[in-house]
Amino acid sequence: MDVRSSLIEAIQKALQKLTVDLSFEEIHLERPANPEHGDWSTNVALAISKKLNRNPRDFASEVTEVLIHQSPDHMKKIEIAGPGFINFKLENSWLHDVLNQVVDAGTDNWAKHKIGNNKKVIVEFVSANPTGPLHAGHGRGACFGDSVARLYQRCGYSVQRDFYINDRGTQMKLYAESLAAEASDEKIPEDGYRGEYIKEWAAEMPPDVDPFEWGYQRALRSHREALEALNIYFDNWFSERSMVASGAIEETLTDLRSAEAVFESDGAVWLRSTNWGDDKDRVLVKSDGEYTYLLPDVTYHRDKFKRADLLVNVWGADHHGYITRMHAAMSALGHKPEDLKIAITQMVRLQRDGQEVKLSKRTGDIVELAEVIEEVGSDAARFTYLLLSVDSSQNFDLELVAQQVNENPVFYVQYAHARIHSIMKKSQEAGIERPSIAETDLSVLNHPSELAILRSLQELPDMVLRSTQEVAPHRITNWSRDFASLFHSFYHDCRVLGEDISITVTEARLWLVEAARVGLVVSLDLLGVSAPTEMWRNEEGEEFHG
RNA sequence: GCCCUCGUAGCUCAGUCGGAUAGAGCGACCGCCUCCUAAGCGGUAGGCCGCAGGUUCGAUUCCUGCCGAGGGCGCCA
Repeated sequence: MDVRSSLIEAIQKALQKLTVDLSFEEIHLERPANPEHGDWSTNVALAISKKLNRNPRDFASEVTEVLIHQSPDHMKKIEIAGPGFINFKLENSWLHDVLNQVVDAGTDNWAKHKIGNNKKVIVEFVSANPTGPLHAGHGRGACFGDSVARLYQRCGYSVQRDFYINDRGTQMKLYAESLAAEASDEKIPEDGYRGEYIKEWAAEMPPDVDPFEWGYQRALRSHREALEALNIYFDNWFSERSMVASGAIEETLTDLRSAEAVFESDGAVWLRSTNWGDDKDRVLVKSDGEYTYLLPDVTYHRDKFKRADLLVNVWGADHHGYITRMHAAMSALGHKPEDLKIAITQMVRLQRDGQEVKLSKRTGDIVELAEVIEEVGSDAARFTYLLLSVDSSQNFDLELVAQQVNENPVFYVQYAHARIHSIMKKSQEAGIERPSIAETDLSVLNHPSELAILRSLQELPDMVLRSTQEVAPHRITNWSRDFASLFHSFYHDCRVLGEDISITVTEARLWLVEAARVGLVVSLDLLGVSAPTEMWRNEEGEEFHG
């Protein structure tokens, strides 16, 4: 059993002994920021004394009294502090247990959870219209969505990645007309597409093809290539048209009708979304008989609920207004709104050397995602996109992110991993045979830098769980950066190999290094960033080979 | 006007499911390579956590109002 659970159990027992009714109380155990407050701390006395109408410090001392007699594992000291916190100071052996657990679990199982219980989740992201290339903003949603999918996988869910394609409707028609016009040197329609890519693609288009179909495939290929450059692969490319052909859209309408969630007015069919908190009702079928964007999308979500228990959508900030109506439609169809989680990603502003970049150097048009990846590389692009909370708008500086310098945290983290491999390689070259961890004396690991690494590794499972629940992979990015920092300090403070290092210490530190490797590999994998085993800087300090 | 997100160090941003002395990177300044990769490490300086109220033992965190920035408010997608 891990320390956290055994401490919680001990506290529960103590409270029971004091005949406190625990049924409503969750034991809150935390790792205090200040080391003087011990390794673990609880505020139960503060929380409960209020209900019991007692003095918190008096109550805390009663609880402490009982706890001391139970003497939980690794316990060194129990103290009351501040207004009534109970602080636990543990022997370092608790962290040596963590080391054992990390090594035992390895990269496949550390920070893995079973809470998903193989429940099916569909993460839908990007879903850009097939009317032109992906741009830098799509990159954020792409990296975010893929990382969220990885997080759900690590929490024991069965995950599918969906890309919804709006392959019919007004925009597609306009796009096809624009391509055709450009190809035959005619005037592009008023609301048509005009980017530089239209010229390029029109030039590629063979003369005797249907511009609609050809343009559709061309755009899809472009999307797929850009995403593959980021190492992102979808399980389903879900076509809007297929739902017309299958009759699914009409079925959805029928279901909504029988749920009495629609009405007709002015020759159009409306969703009564105001029943579910929307500020106005929404049109599903226009008076000209054409579907709005909403109805096929509702149908698509209906389909997803047939395939999965939980849906996660990643939408751009320009779609936030659709959350309420989509939840309304799902409620009307009998689904629980909380089973459709919608994450909104705020804007990305591209910059170069602090100046906003509106247009591509190459095409003079909007900067394509493919260009961003080409300029900065997949690892740096992913790490950078995942560095911030998606609730914040992002300034993405191409100049900075492309630089292989210390401003760039992705290399800082990867370098920690490269250093680990360097140590392992050196130890092999020195002919050191690491004994099994059971035969290794871990009690020599008492340097603050060594213990800090173990504390951080202990936190990773919680971090993974929280990142998943909050749909917030940037927490993992930040953890990996902090963890790399701890490793670099350790690297500086504690030599693993050397004539003046005893073999006992070397062996124990080699296992510590192995555990650190597990932490880095797990976190980088959740971000979709590679973990190079070597990184060398060239003479100019601008290139790296890994 | 209504809705969403943001406002924290000079800059870019974490932290916020109420907790003890608010953090990191960059930039500035001062140090550290006879040593497993200096893409590294250590230190100093830098804060009315937008403003004003409220809730309570305790608020950067929750609530209300205001100010500022961005985005959205179509029988477009």
